[in-house]
Amino acid sequence: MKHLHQRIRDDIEARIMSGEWPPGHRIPFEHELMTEYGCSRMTVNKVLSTLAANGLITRRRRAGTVVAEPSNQQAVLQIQDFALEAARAGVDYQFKILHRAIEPIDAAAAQRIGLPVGTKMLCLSTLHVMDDVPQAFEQRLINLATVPEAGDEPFTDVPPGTWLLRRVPWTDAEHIVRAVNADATMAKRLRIQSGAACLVLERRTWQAGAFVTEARITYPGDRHQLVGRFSPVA
Amino acid sequence: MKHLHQRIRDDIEARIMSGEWPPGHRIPFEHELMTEYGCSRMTVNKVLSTLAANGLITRRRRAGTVVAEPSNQQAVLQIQDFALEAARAGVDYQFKILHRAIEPIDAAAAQRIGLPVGTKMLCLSTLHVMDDVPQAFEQRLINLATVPEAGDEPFTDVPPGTWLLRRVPWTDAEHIVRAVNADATMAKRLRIQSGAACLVLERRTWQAGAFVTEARITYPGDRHQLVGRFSPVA
DNA sequence: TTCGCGATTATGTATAGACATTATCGCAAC
DNA sequence: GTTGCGATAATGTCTATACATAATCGCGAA
Repeated sequence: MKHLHQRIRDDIEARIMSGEWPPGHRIPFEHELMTEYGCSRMTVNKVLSTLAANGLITRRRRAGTVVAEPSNQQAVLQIQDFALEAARAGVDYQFKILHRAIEPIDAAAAQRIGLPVGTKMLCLSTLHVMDDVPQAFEQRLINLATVPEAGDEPFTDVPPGTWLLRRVPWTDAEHIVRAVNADATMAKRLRIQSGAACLVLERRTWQAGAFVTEARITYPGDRHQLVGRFSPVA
Repeated sequence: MKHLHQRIRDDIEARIMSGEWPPGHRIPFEHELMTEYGCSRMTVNKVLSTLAANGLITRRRRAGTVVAEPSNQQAVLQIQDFALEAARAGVDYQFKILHRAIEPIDAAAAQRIGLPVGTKMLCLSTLHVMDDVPQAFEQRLINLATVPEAGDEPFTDVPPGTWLLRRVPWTDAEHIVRAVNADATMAKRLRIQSGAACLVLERRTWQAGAFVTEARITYPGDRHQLVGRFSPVA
């Protein structure tokens, strides 16, 4: 049995992300949650305070607690969960697996991720679509040595990025952001002009030194931008 | 009198920021802080948990609490010091001020930075060159109300970004990264093909709520990428 | 010396209760 | 109807205590 704190938190987050509790929805009062989960108010309070600090909910004395409006400012490197963003923005989200194979990696990939040439990886190509408009094309390698259960996962309901994030907490990550001109194939996939500027985000993650996954996500430059807001202190 | 929670937090943050407690320094145990501030352990615990969640400190059972190594997202965004990069790579670095003026901001800029239309700003356009190859074009606004001494600075030896970083420590920053196709003017400046993909990094910084500067830096997409490596807050 | 294991200790989680703070609601007076 | 104000209800902060968990320390045995 998990800790109660985590269970309550997961519960509430799930309800918000699934859209069951849309932005503006009033969350049960602390004393209600306290009864529902059979715990003290301090425990509920701490969970809600944490969620509020993370910007997922808004709390006001006497008025109660409501699901926060989706902020347009997300941390640069946390956004890749399209399903979540879409649910909160209230648009339709779909993804299509265009290609799936288990293949040995080539020399270039081996170099990038620091593993021997020929190591077997699950290779996936995914297209992310919101309201019938392609939003991103994702090429992903998953290390079956680190995440063997990925081989049996059909990825029909949950996109690979989200699935991995839930399953394997990473300890180190490397990001590369660059701009490229779309070639004919990419232009067709993303339904943009050939040659249009695209933002490419490459992300490699490790767990305790073991390579987990590499994702190369291509966004249409005119449809996407990465936004981040930082405070060095507080 | 402030709340104890805030007071303890401010105290600890101040000691960390001032360098009195450098990274790796062991923070007093909860029971010590509890005595020092005359409060219960729960209060101290909540403060430390919050600071840990923000990545300022690292906590381990039995071992205690230490000031965290600075390893945050800044990596991604700190690469803008060309002079330093050039020195490390052993290449020649130069920059040219192409344009300099004190002008009132237009409506679009006012909207972006949240100041009234017509506020006077120092506007600079700079070209960064390495080994005679243009590496980036920078458009910058500097708020003379916050940094009046910028008006008298010739920026002959030190580029504006570096100068500001040394002079005005920022407390909040906002970043936007996107990809655009170079127009004819930009192509000529950066000596690239018209239409080539460029990476645009926009960065706005504030100091204690007061707007400091906005920089829009355009890199040739094939010559530059932003790289970051980091570990999560745990 | 080195290894293993138990004691110790600092943090992690949770409880029940108390009082503070602040919007909001509803009633009463205008 | 509108205004003012007190009662009410929700979150904010804090205490004192308890037990769980995990990592380190130190001691004794191989």
